[in-house]
Amino acid sequence: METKQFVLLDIDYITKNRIPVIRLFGKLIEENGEGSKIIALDRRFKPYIYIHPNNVDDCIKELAVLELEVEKLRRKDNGKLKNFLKVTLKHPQDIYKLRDKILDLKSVEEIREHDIPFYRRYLIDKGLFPMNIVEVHGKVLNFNRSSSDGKCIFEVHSEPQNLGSSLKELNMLSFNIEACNPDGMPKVKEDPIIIISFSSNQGFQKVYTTKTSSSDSVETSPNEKELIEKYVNTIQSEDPDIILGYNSDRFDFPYLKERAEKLDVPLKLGVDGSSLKIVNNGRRNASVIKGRIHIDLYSNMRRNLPLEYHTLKRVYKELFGEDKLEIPGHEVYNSWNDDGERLERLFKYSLADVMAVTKIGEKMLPLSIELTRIVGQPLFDMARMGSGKQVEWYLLRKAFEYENMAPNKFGSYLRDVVGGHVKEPVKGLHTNIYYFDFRSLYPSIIVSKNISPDTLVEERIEDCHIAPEFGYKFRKTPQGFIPSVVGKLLENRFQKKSMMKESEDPREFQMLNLQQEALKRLTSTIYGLYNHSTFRWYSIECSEAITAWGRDFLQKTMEKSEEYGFKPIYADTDGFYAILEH
DNA sequence: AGCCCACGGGG
DNA sequence: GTGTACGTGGGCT
Repeated sequence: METKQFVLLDIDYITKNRIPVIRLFGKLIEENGEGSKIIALDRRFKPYIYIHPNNVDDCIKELAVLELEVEKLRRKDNGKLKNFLKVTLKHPQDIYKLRDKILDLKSVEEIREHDIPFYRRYLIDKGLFPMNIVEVHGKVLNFNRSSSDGKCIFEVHSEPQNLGSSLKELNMLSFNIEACNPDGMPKVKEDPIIIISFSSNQGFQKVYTTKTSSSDSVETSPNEKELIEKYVNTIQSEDPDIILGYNSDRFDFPYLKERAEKLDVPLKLGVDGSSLKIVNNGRRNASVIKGRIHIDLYSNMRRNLPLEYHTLKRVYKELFGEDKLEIPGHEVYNSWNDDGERLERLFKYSLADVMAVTKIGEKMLPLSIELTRIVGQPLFDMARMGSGKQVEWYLLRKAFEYENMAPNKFGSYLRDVVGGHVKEPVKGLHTNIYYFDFRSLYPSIIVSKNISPDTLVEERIEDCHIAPEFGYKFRKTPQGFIPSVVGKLLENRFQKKSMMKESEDPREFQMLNLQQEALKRLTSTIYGLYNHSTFRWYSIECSEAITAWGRDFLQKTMEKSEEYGFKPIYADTDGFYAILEH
């Protein structure tokens, strides 16, 4: 048995001899092979679903006919302990074949947790967190240390362990392609790729093109085919952990892929030697490179920078306060056909773009990485999820930890909730205005009023919180699932903040600040989700109760503020504005 | 007012 | 891939 420690970058599964094999993609951190990649294979994890039977024994008999492995267990479901059957399958795909068959059985009430992708289930059940250090024991199948892309293929023989955060810097490589057309956006069927530029956080910078240049950082390939081969070689030799682009899910990678196909260049970019894959990720495309984390910063910017628009230029200006060298799209074609000063400027522009991407990545990714370490889903996925989904995956992990059965997904119709309290603004130009923000108080309301789908009761019981206006009743004890998670998040954040006050090491301070920021995001997202029908713990009652208590507090706080000399001039759901009278 | 659809961003 | 999902603003009815 050998032991390997690595930063867990990504995870997926493949099928070998009809058996699912989990693949953990990592970057080794121990002395031998430090920095090189590892693919750890785990063949021992099996897919499963839960069945909620109306009669356990009948159900076991009925399932025996299907020759499935069945285990009895008890889980909390909506506040009550119930009997469940855990059915283990041979392959994740069996779910499709069996879901309906199982549902048809007379003894089966419903199927639970049947839509959790296999690799996510693995991360949750094994307590593993991507972007953390993971330790595995087992056997090296193949380790080519001498080759430049030396990577280790490893067979996992015992439970992998999560060892916590790594301070190791990851190798991030940004790229950017240029193509042009006299009449607007380049057309992939007609217009070749003319420039590909790279920039990494390790100081690597390069512009590859099919023309010649006087600049040192520009390298010429004789034709587009060899330019693309250069691209592939660069990715393999730089061996990045993270690949960054700007709108690369929608532009650079699809374009590159189609051009490469046309010219018959295999885009072998993956750590396992696999080609670039473009997959459907929800509504949009996502470009997948196995073993590396491709992040399209454009989506990150749209989500995290509240700007009127999100061009690279605008985002760069916002984050760094300076203008990036810019060539308007319609001038690219003429610049490319210039051969002199303007062509050199085009190379500079391409490099400026890709360097901007690296800088934005260095600034914005640490928070996403911190969220990944808390939520425990792959960074690739996290970068493509909204904050609501991130919270949901966090809750699914917590549900597993607390032995709570996760609710099934709800239908997808939306209902309107009564809005917040609005006080018409006092007309006039006000100065010396104070804003009282309540958003951060909603999580406290969830905890203090124990607002959760599993604490909501029909009849009035002795020990309950009653929501203003609606009269919804929530048990005071035991603590509900959502309040317990929110409570721990708040507590955890409070801890980080007090540690920040003690901290004297600026690096540690920075880490703590990121962690508390990530925790804040998760907590402040939760209350709004009660109102989303796509949320597994969706509850109109919880949603209305929170805002009702919020209005109540808002009203009372406004009254209270007047005792201190404030005069509220405008209020909405989340807070109010007041002027301080002297 | 409410519904449907297209857009964002990349060159 | 144990799929399936974003927010918004404009035009139209």
